[in-house]
Amino acid sequence: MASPRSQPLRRAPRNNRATTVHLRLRKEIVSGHFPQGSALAEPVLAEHFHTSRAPIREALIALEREGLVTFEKTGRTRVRTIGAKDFREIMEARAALESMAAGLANRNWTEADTEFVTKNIEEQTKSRSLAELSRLDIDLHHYVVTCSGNLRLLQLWEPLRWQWEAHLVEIYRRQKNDDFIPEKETIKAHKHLLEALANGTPSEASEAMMNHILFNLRWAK
Amino acid sequence: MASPRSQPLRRAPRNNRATTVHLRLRKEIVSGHFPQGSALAEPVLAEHFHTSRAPIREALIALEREGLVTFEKTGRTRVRTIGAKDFREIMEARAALESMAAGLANRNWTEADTEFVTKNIEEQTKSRSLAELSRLDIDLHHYVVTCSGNLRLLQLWEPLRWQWEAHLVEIYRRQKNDDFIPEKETIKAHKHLLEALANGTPSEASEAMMNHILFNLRWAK
DNA sequence: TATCTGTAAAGTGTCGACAGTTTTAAAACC
DNA sequence: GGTTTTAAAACTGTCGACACTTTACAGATA
Repeated sequence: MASPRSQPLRRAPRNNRATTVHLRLRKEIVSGHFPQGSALAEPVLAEHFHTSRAPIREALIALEREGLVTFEKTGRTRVRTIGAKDFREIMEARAALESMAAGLANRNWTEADTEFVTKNIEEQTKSRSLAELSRLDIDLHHYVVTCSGNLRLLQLWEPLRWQWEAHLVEIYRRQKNDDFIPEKETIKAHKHLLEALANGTPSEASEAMMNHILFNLRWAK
Repeated sequence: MASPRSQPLRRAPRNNRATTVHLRLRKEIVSGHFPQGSALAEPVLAEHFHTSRAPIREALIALEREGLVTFEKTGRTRVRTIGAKDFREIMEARAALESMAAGLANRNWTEADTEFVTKNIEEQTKSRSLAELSRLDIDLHHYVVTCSGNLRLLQLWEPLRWQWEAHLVEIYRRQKNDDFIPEKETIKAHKHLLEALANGTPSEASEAMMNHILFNLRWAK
């Protein structure tokens, strides 16, 4: 994924063990290595990551604020369970942030951006599994948020992204996708979005994004 | 402020020293006790709060994720400086979240909600300082986000609230408000918003909120 | 006076320890 | 067999310690 916007101007993160553990633990959670609801005991994790409890604690606090784990009143940590209600909340929050981002992205949209998104959508049409399509989908949405140029939008969006991914991995677990066919509607929505972005019509881009994301809730209770 | 929605269903926070320090330190930052850019050394804070460094570190990590402090690459912590560009970002992100929240708030809007907001706006007309008006303003917006019923919207919004407050306190510092008169436009916008919320027209409420917040950027570069 | 330099002070990252609490599991009891 | 009691194991919250790094400052130099 050679994205023309791969590195926006963000502060260099601290380079310590806690950060390493944070990133690794997050990856393990969103990839389903730790099932939802499972306990995360500090001494166990400390051994797992060959370190002491201090960096583990720091990582857990960061993950809690990302919405991936929860602390019980007793201080015990568990992988957060993301249910149907949570999914609705995530999608609504995403719709809010991303529709704003799409509107702002027009400020500094370039040819290279159009090219990147076009290529991404092309790959979507060729995708052969839900996991592959999802990865492309997330990349695309991440890209648009980045293009907004608003770092806070991106920082607020990221936790939603991880929660969304953690939820997806649960879906994969249940669903057999032997005969997977990419949803036409999703791809159509992405094309419509790209059109609005490329043509420089902010309100249209914003609305396209809003409808596209909220469409996921069409059958929700 | 006896709000009918004062306590939504949120998890009980951990009851430990780190949480206490987090809340107290946050209050001291947004009230201007620690000026923007000032250094926050762990041993100094530990003495200030009569505790060891461990709870201080936890609190600082939480504050960093709230956007109130920043870590330098060396690990040193400073109170974050919020400039004009940051203010724009905050307002854009607020507009995104709060306009969505206003649209959702119609789902479960009650008479009591109308009453609360009406009273709040009334007090705004009588406010005699920028600080007082701001407090009412923040209360009102917080209330609407709460009414959305979407806990994630609230959790994403809160960091923006603290950054917004931290920025306001800098404004107070510079501005003499001897002859303060509440801005008519703000109050008019709030009344318009209330109308849309009370009448149950989500898209109108959403739009009113969006315009109201982005109006603050009218003279921004 | 202004700039460089080396040393002392202060700060961060990580660790192990310990008290107090919660959970687990075994033992006792009905 | 099923429930209560009790003891052991595990976990969290907090602390102080230490190595290493960065900063501050006094003194030397020009």
